[in-house]
Amino acid sequence: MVEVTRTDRRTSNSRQDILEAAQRLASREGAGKLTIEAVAREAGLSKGGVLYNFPSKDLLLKGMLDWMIETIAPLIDEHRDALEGQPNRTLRALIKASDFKAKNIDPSVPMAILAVAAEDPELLAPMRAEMQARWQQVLDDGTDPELAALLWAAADGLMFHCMLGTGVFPEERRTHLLGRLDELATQICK
Amino acid sequence: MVEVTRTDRRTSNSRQDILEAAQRLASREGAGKLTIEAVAREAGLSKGGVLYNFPSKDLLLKGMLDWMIETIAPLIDEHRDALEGQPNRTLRALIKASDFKAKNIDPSVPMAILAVAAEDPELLAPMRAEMQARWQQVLDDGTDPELAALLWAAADGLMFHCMLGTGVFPEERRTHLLGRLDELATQICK
DNA sequence: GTACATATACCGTCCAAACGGTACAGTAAA
DNA sequence: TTTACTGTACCGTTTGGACGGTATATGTAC
Repeated sequence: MVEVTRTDRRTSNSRQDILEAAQRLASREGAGKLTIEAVAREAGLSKGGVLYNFPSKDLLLKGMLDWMIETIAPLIDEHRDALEGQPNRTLRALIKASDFKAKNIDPSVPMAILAVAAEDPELLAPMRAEMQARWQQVLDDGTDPELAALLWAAADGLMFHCMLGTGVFPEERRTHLLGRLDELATQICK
Repeated sequence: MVEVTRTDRRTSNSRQDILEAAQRLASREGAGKLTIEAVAREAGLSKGGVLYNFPSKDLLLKGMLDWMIETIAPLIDEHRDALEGQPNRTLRALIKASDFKAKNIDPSVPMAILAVAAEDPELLAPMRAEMQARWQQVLDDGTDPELAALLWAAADGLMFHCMLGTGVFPEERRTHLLGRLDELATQICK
């Protein structure tokens, strides 16, 4: 009797659909155009339907950010596990994980960051926490903290430029650039 | 005769005031809170006054972006000129110019990027053009294009994290990190 | 200098549309 | 019947923007 409802929620995955629709919309039209009605239209249901799953816009945005974290974190861990024993495994995992195309992840996923930042910058707190924890892992790998921070920043810079379409390199070559970044990360020594 | 008393109004450039108020607001409250009324309040005039100077919100945002470019471009050129004859002068100038604190430039200036992206990503076109032109200069300096792109991305990654407050390094050390980045840029060889 | 005309820079008010959110009736399945 | 959800109708507020008015500066003619 206790655990029944779980399966019901799984049968219809409206929550996922809504979150994905929101990402797509933010990525295509801009974070400012992300209204509840527009999300509903994009997800193929009514405004009431969206508000049933996410009782307020803030909760929808929080949901977007949480989902982004939950999507990316295991991806990072996976790469990190595969690099066990090798130097700078966490940093290298962060770099590898930011190549979304390689893992068939919607490239608009990290747009949640900009959408959330536009609505209320304080909602980014969970992401800050996640990044700090990850940074501790990077440090624990024993490396030059400054170089590591710079390489991480490079990966994120590429990601932001990819999101905004302001990159100076053609999009197709981002994977290759990340490969180069990975080489650098491998070579860092304390 | 006395022609100066009210001349303050004429002399004081409201356009600048409005643009600066908009940057401050976007930086403090988030890009989504950037409404014409709020900008007017922050700039100390009425909504009508803002709309007189910028006939539509899109034009205001375009104004913010243009002003950002006009503020930063000469700064880059200045650094670039100072590095004449040295390797990778353009890339190094880009890195140095992204340290706003050093030049007493309001750190909220690049928030225009996020504000514009939130309203309509296509408005970023002028920035894309500016960056492509700058990239050509970097290439003309004769360097490893991929490494150069990565170092530039690192500088921008630090900037974005600074804007969003999601950086993993304390803000005070950004200057130092940029110095380290400058060292790397100096060492790149073809 | 006075009178009048025009331009500039801005204010205050108003409005239709869009917004986030509520209320509730309905449905389909378990 | 309960649970999980959809869809419509609606409300109060906010939004971008239009518009007419106003104080001041400037130009021109007397």
